[in-house]
Amino acid sequence: MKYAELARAYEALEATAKRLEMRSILVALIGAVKGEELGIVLYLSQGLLRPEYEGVELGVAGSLALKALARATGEEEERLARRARASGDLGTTAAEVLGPPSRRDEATALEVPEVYARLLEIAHSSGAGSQEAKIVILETLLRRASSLEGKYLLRFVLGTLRVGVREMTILDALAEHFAPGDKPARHEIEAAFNMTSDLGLIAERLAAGGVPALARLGLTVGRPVRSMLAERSNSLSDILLRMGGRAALEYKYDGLRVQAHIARDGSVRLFSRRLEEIGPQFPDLIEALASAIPHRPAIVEGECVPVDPLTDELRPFQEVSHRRGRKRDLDRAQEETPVALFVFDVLLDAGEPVYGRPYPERRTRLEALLVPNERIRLAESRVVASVDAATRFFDEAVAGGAEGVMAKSLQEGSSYQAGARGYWWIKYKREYVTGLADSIDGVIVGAFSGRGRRGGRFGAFLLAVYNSRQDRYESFCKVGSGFDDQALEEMPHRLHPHVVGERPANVDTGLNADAWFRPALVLEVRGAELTLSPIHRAGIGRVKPEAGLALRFPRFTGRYRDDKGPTDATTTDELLELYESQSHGTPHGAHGVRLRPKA
DNA sequence: GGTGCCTGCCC
DNA sequence: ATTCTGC
DNA sequence: GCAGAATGGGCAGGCACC
Repeated sequence: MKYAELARAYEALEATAKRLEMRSILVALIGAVKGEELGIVLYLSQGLLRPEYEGVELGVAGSLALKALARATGEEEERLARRARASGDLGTTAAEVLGPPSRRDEATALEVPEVYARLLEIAHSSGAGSQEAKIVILETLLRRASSLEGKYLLRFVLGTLRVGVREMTILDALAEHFAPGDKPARHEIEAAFNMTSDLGLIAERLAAGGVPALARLGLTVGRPVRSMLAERSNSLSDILLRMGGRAALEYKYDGLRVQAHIARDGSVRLFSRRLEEIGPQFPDLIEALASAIPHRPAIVEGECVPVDPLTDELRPFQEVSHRRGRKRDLDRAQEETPVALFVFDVLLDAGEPVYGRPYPERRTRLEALLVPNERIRLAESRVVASVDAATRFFDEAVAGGAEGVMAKSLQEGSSYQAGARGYWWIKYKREYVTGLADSIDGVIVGAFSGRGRRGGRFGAFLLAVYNSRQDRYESFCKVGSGFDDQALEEMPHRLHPHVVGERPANVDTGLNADAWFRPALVLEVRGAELTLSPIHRAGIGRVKPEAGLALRFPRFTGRYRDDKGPTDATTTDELLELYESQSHGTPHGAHGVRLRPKA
């Protein structure tokens, strides 16, 4: 297949928001692809080169792609960057500067397998000079690309194909193509994907032998299963109602999700939520798992959390981040940041697949199979049947250093639904509940150009607190979540009177905004907690040298504080108090004080 | 050898 | 991670 | 309610550059 044909399909997909129409376009595309190319087309359409768990990375994104486009077109890099900021999409900008498709003739037209091979080449190049090599490959592709091809080539590289299609839509289309109208077949295809996490493999099998060829793609030790995910709720009574009046609650630990595969011979592989192999970072867990799980093979899932070696208290998420992805000084990291795995589910028990069993049975089996040790423990759990009991357990969880609780359905259909976010699991955190949550009034000092559907307007804003002692404004977060289309539309008008050409002298931040404002407009934001920051400057040096404070998971509450001037915003001192009132010294999370700045 | 930018992946 | 939008 | 696409803080590694 010509890459141009794939690009035309993307163009058609992008032009509609109707899901059924998208599916039809994909079905037509699947029908037009040669069987042996289908896998490649599906990987590319997912924004991947290989199944996610293989971790094949391009190592090229916005910055290098810009360089490649500049070279391919002879345009100035800075000029292209400005245009891309304005349009919110380097792909669109590329389409404009690449010009009409007449630039290339049929003889050199890009074929999908060739594009794929070139992209793989980019991914595989490493070492000194590799950035140059990657740019050259991309540049060469772009020189041969029509404007439409260039648009999607660049979007692929940027990781935002933005055509309204992801895994679920592709699965729908595969089902519609290979087994039209056959609901069980649709289910079977999705199940095979959830077990293998590899659309290319699914496509290959389907092309070779149709749906029956998927039959033997079951649970395999060493091949990660797509994680089951949870929905959210902001009320325990709502959760109980949905779950039929009774539910199991578990501590929701703030750490890394880990899927552990323990082979018959006791060898262990660990996978992250996005199925990256993370075993090398946690040799302590691997060793502890081999002894904690004597009956093998087995697959269990848990949360990897930093723990205080002396007091056994749970430590902040930031600490376990030091171990994620680490390749150097593994021994030292292991010593400095001990972790424990709080196991909460079992998918394979002594060779027997149990992921299809209801949750209560899996939990019972988990408790029977696990021989806990210092590193491997059971997640705290309790069955509750009233809001009172649920609230008590939630309070215990928070006092014990957890983020909140995870509610799990006890009902008949409560199997482990790989890959699914649904109401079988519901997370509940204190921060979800308005009135109990942290809220901060921040001053807008800068803004950033939006991308994609926020192209042509601001996509995020830089917020600061007021340092009343020095009469300065210190950044503590960007915020882009929580704005609906109308709010986003309004912002330029609200900000217009305060625009300045460069960063005001009384604004302190480590970030370079696309637009700057005199501190004037105040917004209410919420977040989960305050962290020590290398880039934000709120209270810099007051807790730790060189470190400011930042808000984790910031979002706009929808409340403009037009009643406040910039000096009435939350102050640096108040932010520091909030930070101190979090869990330091006392058990993590055991703060009776909530983050409530003055009204 | 140090530093800063970029990228990808955790949450 | 959270939030918003169109189907 | 689902699926997709916006957006956040912050970490480690890799590479370019000095």
